[in-house]
Formats: sequence, C-alpha cells, structure tokens
Amino acid sequence: MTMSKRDTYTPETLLAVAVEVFNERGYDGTSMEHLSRAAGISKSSIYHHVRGKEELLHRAVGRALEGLFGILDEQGARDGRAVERLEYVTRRTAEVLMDELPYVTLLLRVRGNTATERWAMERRREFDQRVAALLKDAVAEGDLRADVDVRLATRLLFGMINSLVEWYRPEGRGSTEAEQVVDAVARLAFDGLRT
Amino acid sequence: MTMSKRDTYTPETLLAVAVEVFNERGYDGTSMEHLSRAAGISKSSIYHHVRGKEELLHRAVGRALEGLFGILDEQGARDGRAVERLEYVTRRTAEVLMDELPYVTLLLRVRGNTATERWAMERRREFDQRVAALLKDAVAEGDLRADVDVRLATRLLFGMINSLVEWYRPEGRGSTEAEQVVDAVARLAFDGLRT
DNA sequence: TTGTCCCGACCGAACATTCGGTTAATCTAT
DNA sequence: ATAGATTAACCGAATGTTCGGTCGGGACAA
Repeated sequence: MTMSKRDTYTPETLLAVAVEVFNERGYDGTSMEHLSRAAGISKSSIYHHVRGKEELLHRAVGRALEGLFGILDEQGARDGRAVERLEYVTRRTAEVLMDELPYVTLLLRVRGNTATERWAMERRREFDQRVAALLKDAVAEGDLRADVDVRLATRLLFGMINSLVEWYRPEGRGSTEAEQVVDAVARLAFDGLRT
Repeated sequence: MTMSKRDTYTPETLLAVAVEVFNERGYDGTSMEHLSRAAGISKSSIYHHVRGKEELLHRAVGRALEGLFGILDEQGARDGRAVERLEYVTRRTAEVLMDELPYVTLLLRVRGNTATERWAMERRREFDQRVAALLKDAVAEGDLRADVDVRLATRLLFGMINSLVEWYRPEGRGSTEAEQVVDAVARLAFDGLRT
C-alpha cells in the first residue's frame, strides 16, 4: 500500500487502460503501440510494469474468473432449493458481468491462440459446468421444465446473460439501470417473453 | 456456371477455407501464411483469387447478412400477428445461424477495426432494429409482456439466439439436432425455463 | 546516491502484399 | 490430329511495414 507522490502507473492501473483497448480493438488487433498511446507512456515503459502483452491479458481474465467463481461461494448459491440457487447465480452473474464489465468482456472473447487464452477457456468451462449441475438439480426437483435438454438450456441461459457485454454500458452515478437489467434477465429466463 | 476439369480454387471455395481459419484464430489472429497452409496453396496464389485478406472478410460477412435479411422477406415474417411473425423470425434466425454457421459466426465477432468491419456492424444493427420493431408491435398487440423494456428484451433475445455460434456444431447427416435447438430457443424465449 | 519510473533508439521476426516467372489445361488454326 | 497460342493457377523470393520486446541511459523522489 505504499503510495508515491509521483503520479505513476502500477500494474493494476495500467491494466484498466489496457483492457479498454483490448475490448475496443480485440486482443490480437491491439499493438503495444496502441497501448502506449492510450496509457500516455512510451511502449518501453509498459515493460517496466508488466512482463508483456500476455501478462495483461492474464491479469484481466484472472480478475473476471475470480468474480465469477466468487459467486458460487456465496450463501445464496449454496442454500435452498436448486431453482432458487440457480436464480441467485443467474442474477449475481449478471451483476458481476456489469460490475466487472471490461474484464468479463475480455474473458468471453478469448479465442485460444495463446496458453493464457486456453487456460481462461478451460476455467470458464468449469464455471459453466457448475451452473449446469445446478440447473440439472432444479429439473430433478421438478421446478424447471424437463422438456428441454439441460445442457442446451444452460448454454442458452448463459448465452443470454453473457450477451450483456455486447451492449451494456454503465450510466452515470447512482443509476438503477443495473437492477432493471438483472430483473429483465431473470424474468425472461424463468418466465419467458409471453404474457 | 462453367466448371473446369482441374480441381482448383475459386474465390468461393477459398472463402470456405478462410472462414474456418478466421473463426478458429480470429480475423486479426489469422495471417496469410495461416490461410495458405490451410488451403494448401502458396500465400501468393491466394492473391490470384482475391484482392486480399479483407476481401475474404467482406465476402464472408456479406453472405451472412444476406441470409439474415432474407428472413425478413419471407412470408412468415410479413403475415399474421406480430407475435407470430416474431416467433417465425426467431426460429428462422436460429436456423440460418446454424445453416450458415461459420459465416454468421464471423459476422457476430467483427470489432470495427477496418472499413469492412464497420460496414458489417452497421448492417447488423439495421437487422436488429427491424426485429425490435416486431417485438414492439407484439407488445402493443398485447401478446408480449409489457413489464420489460422492448429494446432490452430484443437484445436479450438476440443474445440467446446468437450464442448458438459459441457452441453449436452440426452433427452427421440427417440429424434432427437443429430442429431441437430451434424448439428449445423458441420455448425458452417465449415461455421461459420455469415449469 | 540509490532505486523507481520513464524514454528514444533499436532489434529480429512476422506481417500483408507484390513481382517475375513456371506449369498445365484449353482453345485455335490448320 | 496436332503444333502453337492463350490463359488460369500457381510458386519462391523479395518488398516495405508493423509487430512484441530489449537496451542504455536520463529524470526525479527519497
């Protein structure tokens, strides 16, 4: 927690800038030159703070995965009927997505070209499987429709939630927008569009 | 329709190969070297068939957009109550997504780095707005719930459908898998997960 | 004066694209 | 039927550019 007088970058503050650029141009479409311009420091200075481009990616997706897996440890995801736990995880996932928007966005877009990307994809699959198990239990307890394959339903549910990163942009301070989005997600997911 | 005896590439057959690689590595992550290896011809030979890398992208997303906009001209998207037209478009969009999987996948992933990508994004927005209008009409006709914002609902609906490209892989010939996916999409979208 | 932070200059590798030229199938005129 | 002309398809080598990353040194706070 030592803070210098000099207004300077840390790996964390640099990360925030980098993630923005990664999301705008794509990871592969972003050069260190782009990053240096966005950060306002020279290309070589970036290497003072991080080992390289891939470390920035690793830190970013790591933070996103931390947020997602954290949900599963919360009480709401552990107690109660499966369908209630599923709704809790659904809502919280949407919340975390919006809270950590740029980091999760990046996570959801990795393609598997580097070791870091493959690691991220694997951990993400892990998370998906945990939720799929929840959905399966809810079906077994009779609270969810059994006429749709569990695996398929999980994927579509996540497809809907994850699509938030494609368009959600936080509004000015104190907005209730995020709540409305979470409600809409839960309503559509569990009760559908129909009247 | 002239066909040469010689087993050789045309811009179209080359496109099929290129789109596969683009989807696997990402457009920016794909070099002409990668393409040439996948196609089994030399890097320079590719330039005999197409102007360059970006033309391949343009042809690919163009084909995807053609398929999507084609839906809106079909009878099912023009006649009947708005909610029925919406369900028709929903189902057909899922079908086109699976039929033209690699092309639509590429379309849904463009980031806007080149002129071609920006053109694709704009046309895609156009399509989304056409469907949003449909959803709005269905709400006005009283067939869809009015307690969720139209714009938001459209985005979530598309989020669910479009997520198909993240995991759907066609099975062997004569499979009924695609139908099942379409049914699941329609059921979840309109009636939700709940029993 | 020491260590942190930063810079411009630079590097080898990889990039998209171009070029000069070869091969082989098809067309033309006899 | 076939020699010669034409052309589509292809290639290896080279173009200039951009890439991620390195290096030696300067500025500044402690």
